Amino acid sequence: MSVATVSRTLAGNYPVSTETRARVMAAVEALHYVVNVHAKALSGRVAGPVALVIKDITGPSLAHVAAGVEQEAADRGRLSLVCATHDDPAREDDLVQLMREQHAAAVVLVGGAVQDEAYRRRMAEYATALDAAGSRLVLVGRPPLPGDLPVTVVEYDNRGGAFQATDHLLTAGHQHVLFLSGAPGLSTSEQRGDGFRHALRAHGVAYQEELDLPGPYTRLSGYQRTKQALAAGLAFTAVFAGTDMVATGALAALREAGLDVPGDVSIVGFDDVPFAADLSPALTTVRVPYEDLGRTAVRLALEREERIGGDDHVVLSTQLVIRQSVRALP
Amino acid sequence: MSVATVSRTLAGNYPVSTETRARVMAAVEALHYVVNVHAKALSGRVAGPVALVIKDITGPSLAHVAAGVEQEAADRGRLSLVCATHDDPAREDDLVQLMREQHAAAVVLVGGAVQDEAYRRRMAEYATALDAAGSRLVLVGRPPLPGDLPVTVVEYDNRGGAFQATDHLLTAGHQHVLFLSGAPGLSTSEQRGDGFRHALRAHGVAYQEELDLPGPYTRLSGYQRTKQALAAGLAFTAVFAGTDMVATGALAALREAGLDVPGDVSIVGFDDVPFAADLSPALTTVRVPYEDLGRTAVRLALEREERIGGDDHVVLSTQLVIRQSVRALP
DNA sequence: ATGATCTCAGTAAACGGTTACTCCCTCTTT
DNA sequence: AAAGAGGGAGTAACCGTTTACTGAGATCAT
Repeated sequence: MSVATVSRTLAGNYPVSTETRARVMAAVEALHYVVNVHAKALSGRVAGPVALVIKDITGPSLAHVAAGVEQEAADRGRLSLVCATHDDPAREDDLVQLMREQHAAAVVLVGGAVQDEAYRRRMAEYATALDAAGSRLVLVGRPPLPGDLPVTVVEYDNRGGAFQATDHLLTAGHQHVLFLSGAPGLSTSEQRGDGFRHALRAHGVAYQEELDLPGPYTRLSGYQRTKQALAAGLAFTAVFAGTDMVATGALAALREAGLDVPGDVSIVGFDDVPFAADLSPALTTVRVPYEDLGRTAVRLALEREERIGGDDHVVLSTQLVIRQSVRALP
Repeated sequence: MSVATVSRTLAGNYPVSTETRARVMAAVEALHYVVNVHAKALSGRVAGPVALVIKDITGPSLAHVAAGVEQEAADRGRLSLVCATHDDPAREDDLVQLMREQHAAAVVLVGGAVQDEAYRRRMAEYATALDAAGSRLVLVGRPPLPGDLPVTVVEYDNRGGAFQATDHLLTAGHQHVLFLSGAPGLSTSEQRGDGFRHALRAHGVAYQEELDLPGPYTRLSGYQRTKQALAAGLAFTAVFAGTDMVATGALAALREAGLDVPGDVSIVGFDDVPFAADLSPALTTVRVPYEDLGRTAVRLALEREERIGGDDHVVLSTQLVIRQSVRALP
């Protein structure tokens, strides 16, 4: 019994007599044999894994992207590698290099990013380096790159979501909306800010710069910025928080100040994290299809690899989820 | 310039002249060369990845285990594979097989499990199969297996946590505690139930079976079971929820029934998920060191592989976090 | 000057599979 | 009965690295 026979028996792509097959199977069973992926990858082709590169896996929304990626990858017979960068570009560089070595089918980068020149240069490099290695760079939740690069981009409608959220507040009669925006330069910040200002214009409400407080998308920052706004005596009857985490912090600050939500102040978030409905009041927010984002990213990359085509740029829509944190002004 | 020279230059473990090194580096640069892990793994040794096998990545607590695993693995130069089973044993079988093929250094199985005979048989098989492939099975959040198997177990103190939680309620004067326990047979359920009953005994309070409502650890189930308890007219002044998700559901049901928490009913959860502090009232709960669980799992498995030793069984402690959801009875 | 030593590059044998190619044996077909 | 067909097994090349071994030239000691 030669190795070739064993290989063919296990692959099942070549005629093998029933008796031989049985003997092979018995041996496999007895020896607890499993093929060596590395050896297999060296000769016959092996489906490369999908890599997910993310700032931090524990974020309630990012975890859903991860789940989407994992599911779609698993459905297509791929393994998922997940790596956290903790926002360290050097680590990101290392990971991209690693993924080339690993022959990953797709490298999915998730999360907003500051769109400066350095960033664009890095991404361009990643895209071409990965492409040369037969891998595909996928950007999720970030705008496309300028120029003609081998990249797949899966975005969601930040601008539209922010517009809807703001419109909802303005329609309820709120004229002074505290906008807890994101870090300046961050793509999601900018886009949500755009949507916010667009809605103001559409309603003929002036944009008040002093009501636009930028900061990181964290609970703590939401809390601090709201406290600060209150302390500064800013006049507002509603808050549009850049994310649900920020909204959560704002909620805590408002409550501490003895203000009722939505009685005294209305609030809208962004993301629709799982516990948004469990806050009190249940948070009105913009749903982002996080899981879909992950699935789509993998689907597009793999379809392209399998030459079925596959788009290079998709924008998923967001949707306002109305709960109890907004009340109309009399 | 032979391949050997290139290999040695890149490895840096053999004398290479400065001039040759420069030529090699230039070529590497120009061709965007990266080593092929598969080929490397076939000859020289390569550090195997760590595999995380989990029911579902999106759970707020499980995501932290994943983060812990990823971090510890990354710190030790390993890649992390994450796979969801969605509670399908067949999928789990496949994954263990896959991980043997992948030469994973460790396979970490996370989450409580129903400890029946079939389960024990499966785990015993996984343990020996992985061990034979040079891989280590690590069970996280589950009790050890009977017999002498090659397994590493990282548990946390469910019993002690449940004891503390219950003790806290009883000390506050609550005599009738609705216990929203977990699915019967599930290891975490059983252990938390043990701790609960132990605390009752310690306080000389009778265990009332009708106040022990088992069910899945989901928000929906917590909501339904609480509603049902209320509808049945059960007398209780406090709720001990098996998990924070269950507590969240219970909170919603109590609020709907017009009951104030903690004014009318006190409540304690289990897990200390990130948003527990943001519920109103902020949830008193038992903190489980999820991230540590993940880190420890990887650490033990890899230390053992590197022959530094490494324990085979560790129990991490839990801790009651007192917030605002419990009030003492007058 | 000559052998010993050292430095550094090349050769070739693994590593564990897959697969094109070869070849033998049996079963048909005429 | 001889030739052809086809099933089923073995042989060997190849995938991309690493590394023990070989050996050529330079340097050094005697």
